[in-house]
Amino acid sequence: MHPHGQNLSDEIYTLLKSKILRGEYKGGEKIPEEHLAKEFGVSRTPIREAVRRLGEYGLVDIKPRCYAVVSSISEKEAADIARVRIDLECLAIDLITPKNLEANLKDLARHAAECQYAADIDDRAGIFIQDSLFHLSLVKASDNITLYNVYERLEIKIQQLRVNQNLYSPELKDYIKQHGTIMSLLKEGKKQECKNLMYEHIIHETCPEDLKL
Amino acid sequence: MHPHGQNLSDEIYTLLKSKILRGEYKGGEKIPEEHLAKEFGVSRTPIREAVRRLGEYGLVDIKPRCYAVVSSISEKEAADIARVRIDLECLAIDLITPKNLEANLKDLARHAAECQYAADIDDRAGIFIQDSLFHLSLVKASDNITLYNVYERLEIKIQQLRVNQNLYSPELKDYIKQHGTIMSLLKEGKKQECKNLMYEHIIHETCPEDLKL
DNA sequence: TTATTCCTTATTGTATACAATAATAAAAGA
DNA sequence: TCTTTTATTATTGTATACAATAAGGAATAA
Repeated sequence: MHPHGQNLSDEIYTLLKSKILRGEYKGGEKIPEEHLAKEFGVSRTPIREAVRRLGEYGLVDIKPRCYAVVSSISEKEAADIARVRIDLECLAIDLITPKNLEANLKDLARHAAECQYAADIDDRAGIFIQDSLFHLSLVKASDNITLYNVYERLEIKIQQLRVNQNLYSPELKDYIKQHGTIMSLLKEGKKQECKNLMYEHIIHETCPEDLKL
Repeated sequence: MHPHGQNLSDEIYTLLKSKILRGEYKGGEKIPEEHLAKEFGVSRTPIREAVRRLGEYGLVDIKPRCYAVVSSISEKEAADIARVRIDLECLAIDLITPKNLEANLKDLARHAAECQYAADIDDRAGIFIQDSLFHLSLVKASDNITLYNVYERLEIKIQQLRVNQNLYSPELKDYIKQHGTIMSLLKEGKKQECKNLMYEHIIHETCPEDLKL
């Protein structure tokens, strides 16, 4: 294994997380430490640390002294996640000052553009990645580190949701276009309008069709 | 060491957390694994797991390959925490249904009463503990597991804030009385009024006097 | 066949040893 | 004296060994 991080635990964590978020390990699947250790060619120690960290993020469920399984997301939990997500992003919109918007506009615009590009070439994984980065940048622009930390954790579950429930629809491309409108409304300081749009935007991005909030 | 949990890691985690939240280990203090291992009479392994978990909760800062220190909270971060807290609790108020309120009212009333009692006998630690439990119960009544998880994490930082900044004032006793009003407003379904009161309540509970949000 | 007990295996939990790195102190050079 | 280099120590990172527990299956009794 070629080390390109600071330590093995961090590497394994990143690797394992991406494997779960790509659906390579599926919900409910057992992931014994020994097995992963052999697969990644390291000892159980860094594996164990990575798995436990993923446990903190809710990506794996750890049954003490038994085993760890990749977590699943129920419909109810999916709706719960979407509801909290809306609230946090709306708080971010409220907190964004013109100055902080200015400082983050370049990032926002770049991710919006790259998300659009991914949609144009029908790169589904790319859409989700760039969309995530757009929304993370928006929250970052709030300049509230606690809000960012909280949102960052939630974002991981949102990614898992997207993979698990295969949240891709043809209409998604239309909703991606809303990123531009969101930026415009932010620039014009029309916060209430922006929040209303965000509500609609997130519902369509995050929720299974028939889900009611 | 008398084991009374499932495993040592969890025990050490709980113990270390409470020591930090009681101010026994102060912000900025180095906590070498070996040192803690001797203090608790166990090997480095469970210590290490506990410390890394506390790192995920933001109670310790881990400098890779160097050392871990108990984290400190800046004034800016304190304000950030309070702002997010207000938002999350107001979301909880919005989500509480009459049915779920009913199911959690006994807990709410009990913690409110015990908080009041702690104030009467001037038990400062008790006030904070029961107050925390009151607010956690309120969030739990929202029946949104994601909201609860997110809030639970934040709550740990709130406790740290209270210890670090010694957030105790004579007026606190007055604000504790608001718990009763909050419950009444919830029962009457006066959500907007309840949220307004919660805003004021949290500001006075969580913020250093001169802090502006 | 169905339940129950026992044994085997799989898996985690903890301690320990050693390597790698960073912090600290001491020594050398200017 | 002050800076730079070198050596020493403190601390983390990783591998490994073994104990403790849980899971699964085979043997036994009904």
